[in-house]
Amino acid sequence: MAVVRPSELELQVLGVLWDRGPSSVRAVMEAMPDGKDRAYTTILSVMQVMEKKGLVEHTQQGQAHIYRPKARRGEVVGPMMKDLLRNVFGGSPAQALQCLLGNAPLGGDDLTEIRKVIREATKRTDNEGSEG
Amino acid sequence: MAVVRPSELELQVLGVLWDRGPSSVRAVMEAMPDGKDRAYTTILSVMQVMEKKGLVEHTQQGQAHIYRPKARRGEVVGPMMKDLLRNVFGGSPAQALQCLLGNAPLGGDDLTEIRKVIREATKRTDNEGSEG
DNA sequence: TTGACGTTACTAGGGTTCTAGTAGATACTA
DNA sequence: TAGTATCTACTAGAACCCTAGTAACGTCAA
Repeated sequence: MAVVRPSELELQVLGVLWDRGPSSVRAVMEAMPDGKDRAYTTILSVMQVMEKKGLVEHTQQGQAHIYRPKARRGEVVGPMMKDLLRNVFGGSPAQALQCLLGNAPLGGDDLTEIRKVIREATKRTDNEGSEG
Repeated sequence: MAVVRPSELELQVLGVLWDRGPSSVRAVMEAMPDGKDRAYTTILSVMQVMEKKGLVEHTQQGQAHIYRPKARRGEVVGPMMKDLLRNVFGGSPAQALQCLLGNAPLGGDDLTEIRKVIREATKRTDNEGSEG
């Protein structure tokens, strides 16, 4: 079963939940990464719709509802990345990376991290080459 | 002046125009990367809306209109990448890269290309570090 | 001249997204 | 008990997205 594609705003909500773990509506509202001012009920509505779509679920805690994501980051963002790659970069990961790095303020730690990711991807590719 | 954010479908159209250069409506329709079947007038409508938004422009050629993008790939996709990074990956480029590579079928050439991009990003970061 | 074909212009409708108000429930306080 | 504050449920509306039909125009062939 394919995971539902979230809208922009829904993605932001998921981003908050992935980063901070299970949260109340108010906590999500205050942590929205775009910093835009919205009514409490706006975020509430969005999250209720998300629950109907199966993107999040909630448990009661006192008065408030505590929401948690129902899918992992990769499950949701993976297909989006795939589409982006195909639709915008003609399927070239290098071109996508260039765009990504060109728009990210990179610290020294980031590059160390990135090199590690590349090394692991290299290993993976080598294995596929000999196994499959 | 910020470039208009295109919708999913508009982004696909732009992708075709960036890859193939100026194209007729029919050519775009046949090259849509998602391969979905749509009426000719559907693509036509989308492209007419895009022109109103300033995403593309056209010139006459015989009967047909030839459309070309009004913004470069980077100008449009850059801000999108920035948002994605901030909204979904908590601002971590390494995490984004991991997701990107995990969802791209990588050939040997790709990795060579990618390493080159990384080397250049490294240089850039080093310079920023010493220059301010 | 008529008909077929390909093109654009105009119009429309269903669905989704984002927004937020109002009402009602619950809990705490004076 | 009355008032305040916080929460959810429900409702609604404007804007946008995607879809495509219909009409009108130009071209070419019979």
